[in-house]
Amino acid sequence: MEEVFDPCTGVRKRFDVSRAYKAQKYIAKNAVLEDRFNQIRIVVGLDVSYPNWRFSSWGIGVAVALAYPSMKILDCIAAVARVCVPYIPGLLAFREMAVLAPALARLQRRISVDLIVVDGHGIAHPRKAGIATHVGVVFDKPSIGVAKKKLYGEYREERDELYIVDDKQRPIAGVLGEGSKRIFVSPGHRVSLTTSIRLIKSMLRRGKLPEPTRIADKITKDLKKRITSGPPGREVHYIRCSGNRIPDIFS
DNA sequence: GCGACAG
DNA sequence: ATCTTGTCGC
Repeated sequence: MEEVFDPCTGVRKRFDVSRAYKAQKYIAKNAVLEDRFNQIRIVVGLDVSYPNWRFSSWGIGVAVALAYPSMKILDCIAAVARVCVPYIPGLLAFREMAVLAPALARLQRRISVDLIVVDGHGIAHPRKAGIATHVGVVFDKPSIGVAKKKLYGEYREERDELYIVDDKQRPIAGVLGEGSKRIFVSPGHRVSLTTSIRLIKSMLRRGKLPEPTRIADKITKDLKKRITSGPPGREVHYIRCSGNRIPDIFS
């Protein structure tokens, strides 16, 4: 039991790790690792940032929709909400879903989402239930995880390509880029590993990250700079934006 | 016990 | 993830 203190409400909550594990077991059991999607026209990038994280407070979750394969920004929703779950390796989803779910749910009411690219791992996870798989199964949408660091598995070279394999030597992620530009691509839900790698490669433009994650990361950090007027309170606040520019807060 | 450990 | 200036390298 991880004790969590909410500095705003003063409430002591507890995060039950063993229950989270059970939830992940369910998530993994329901994950589909085959290509089950129609033509991809719209891809959504998901990311979260934490202003004033020292005081354990709130997070900004961004869901930005891009046209595929042009990668033009179509729409964007950001959610600002209190995040009370601590970061525990392997349980990232339980911390970030608090802001990602509201943002994604709201975006889905405005646009038809074909694929979700999440900042973190998919099945390249100790229980095969990383945040990308978590989001994919909960929303029952094709999803792929793109992470900057390895969480689980071992490196293995196959046919001149680098992969991450699980304890049974099964490939669970593709490794793209060299040195500090290395990224880990793993299937989340309704997409195979081979297709995940192919799709992410097709979304690389500038920098080491694919456009959905790069754009979502930029927006989330731009918003953070503009929100210095204190905590938002109890409920979730939404930030709506569209067009290929940085969103206006509360517009 | 020791090392590893997404964001 | 976040706090941060200048700076080494392609």
